[in-house]
Order: sequence, then structure tokens, then C-alpha cells
Amino acid sequence: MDLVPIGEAARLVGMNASALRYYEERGLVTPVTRSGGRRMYGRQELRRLAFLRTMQQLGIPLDTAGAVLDAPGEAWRATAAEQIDVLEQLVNRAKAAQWVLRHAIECPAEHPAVECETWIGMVDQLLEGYTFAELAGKHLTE
Amino acid sequence: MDLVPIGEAARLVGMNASALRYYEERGLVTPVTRSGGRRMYGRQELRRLAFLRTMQQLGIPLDTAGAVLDAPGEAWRATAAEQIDVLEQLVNRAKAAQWVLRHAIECPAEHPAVECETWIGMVDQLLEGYTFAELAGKHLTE
DNA sequence: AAAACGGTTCAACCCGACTTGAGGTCAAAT
DNA sequence: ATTTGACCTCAAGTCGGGTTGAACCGTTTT
Repeated sequence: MDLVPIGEAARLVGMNASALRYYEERGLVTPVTRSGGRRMYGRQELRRLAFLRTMQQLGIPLDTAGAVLDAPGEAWRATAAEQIDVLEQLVNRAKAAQWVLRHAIECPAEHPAVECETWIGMVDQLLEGYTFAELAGKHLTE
Repeated sequence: MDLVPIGEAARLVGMNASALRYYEERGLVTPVTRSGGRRMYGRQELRRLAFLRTMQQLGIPLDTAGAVLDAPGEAWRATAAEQIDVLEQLVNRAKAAQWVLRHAIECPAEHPAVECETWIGMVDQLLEGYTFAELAGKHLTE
């Protein structure tokens, strides 16, 4: 079965052993067995860890990610679908932020944030579409 | 100039007023002026807030995002370039996570995480490339 | 004139996600 | 035989990013 102890498991998934104990405490990943009190992890557990870590790094709360893995019956499908949307928005925002930054580093201006019209327009667009649609309206219409 | 007080500014950028005070305390965004003790924000400040908020939501620490806006001289260009890379990785991971989830919700298996070979293969790939390259080697080679 | 509204300060608290430290166990290497 | 290394538990601490609450201050509506 090729079971690995906590230190090795942690190394394999790129986390600290303390984090694995913490995940266990949270009920997210339980070692498949214990040999002489020591936690032993199998493939299945490493996969869970890797999945959870990936989602966590993307800003998905651990409990939400855990629900995709463990929600009873068909419930997990709904959670998974929601997370696809969350990730979609993440990707869009990240790309928008990249456009802004890419422009900035190519910009001849001393500092785009204050001098460059293109930067300014891009940042204003970053805002539009999320909560900021009113900017052009009520206030601040130069 | 169209200055707005803190509550309106917060509403426009989709944050709480308390967060704007906190950003000020951190030295990230200072109201352009105060009128009778009250913070007043202009366009420039709203843009800073929106940029910072966007970066923060993507997992970029506030200080790092602030450095893009304020690093002296040309230093900000290097920080910006780094953040483009960070965001690139973010996008790749998010897409990988989406693939896994998309497959999962289409999968006929009771629960992909335990039953579906495709899911398993995808999660294993999530790991490869980040710290997990050794999985196929040393341990756990079934 | 008094209540409501939106602002102010400051200190304290909260939350998620861990990490750290003290004190102990056990097996293998020196 | 003892030291080293990896593990154990449990309580407490840390860090980023805020929020909350108390006590207060000016307008402006009722």
C-alpha cells in the first residue's frame, strides 16, 4: 500500500507536518491508519491534501473545499459547480490585473498610477462591473 | 473635484468604511483632504482603493500591492513584473482546479474523489509540477 | 429640542489558517 | 548506553486583514 508518515507526506504535498495535523483536527484529512501512534498517509489522503491545498491557495475556504470532497449524496455537485464560478471570476480578475500591470511596466510615464491616462482608464475598468458601476454616474464624473 | 466622504467612497469601491480607515492606518490610501475632521476621497484615492482591493482579493498581500503603487523611482516596475508572474500561476492553477471540478460534476460515479479514475488522474496532475513531482518516484508507485 | 445620521478616535476583539513550544515516546544509529 | 531524529499531544501564540464597541461630535430633519 505504500504508506508514508506525516513528515514524508508533508514534503510530498509541499506543506508542513503541523498543517496536516491541523487539517486532521478540522476533520479534512484523516490518516488512513496509525502505526504505533504515528499517522500514516496513503495515496488517497495525499490526493485530498493536494486538492485542499490547491483550493486553499486560490482563496477557497477549507470548509468549502472539504464540502466538495465530502458533502453527502449529490450535494457536493452543487458545491463544485459554485466553485467553478468562483474560479471563473478569479481568472477574469487576475487577467484584468495582469493587463493593468503589463501596461504599467511598458509605460514611459514616471509612474503610471498618477501620470498615465491608459493606466487610469484601465483601473477605472477594473472597477466597473464589480460594485463600481456607479462611478461614472452619481459622483466623480469629471 | 467631486470629493466623497468615507461612507460613499466605501460604497463605491465595495468595501466597508472601517476597511478604508484601516488602509489609511496601514499607509495605503490617505484621504485627499479632511473637511471638518471628515475624510474626503477623490478619484485618485478611489482608484488606489480599487486596485488594492482587486489585488488583495487575488491573494496579493496589501503591502506588495502598495509597493506597485508607491515604490520609489523605478522600483515599482520590478514589483509589478513579479506580480504578473504570480497572477500567471494563479490563473494556471485556477484553470487546473476548474478542469478537475468540471469533470467531477459530469462524472457518473457516485463520488469522483473515491471512485473515478479520471478525477484521480487529474488530481494527481494538480500535484505534479508543484512540489509533488516525486510522487511517481520514491513512494506510492502502486 | 431632540432624535437621527454620518462621521470621529481608540482599544479590543475576531477569524482563518496555521506555527510554536513544552514535555514526552520510541526505534535506530553511534 | 545514550544520543539523534521523527513522531506524539496540548495549549498558546502569530499573522493578515479587518470588524466591533464605546464615547463623542456636528448637521439636519422631525
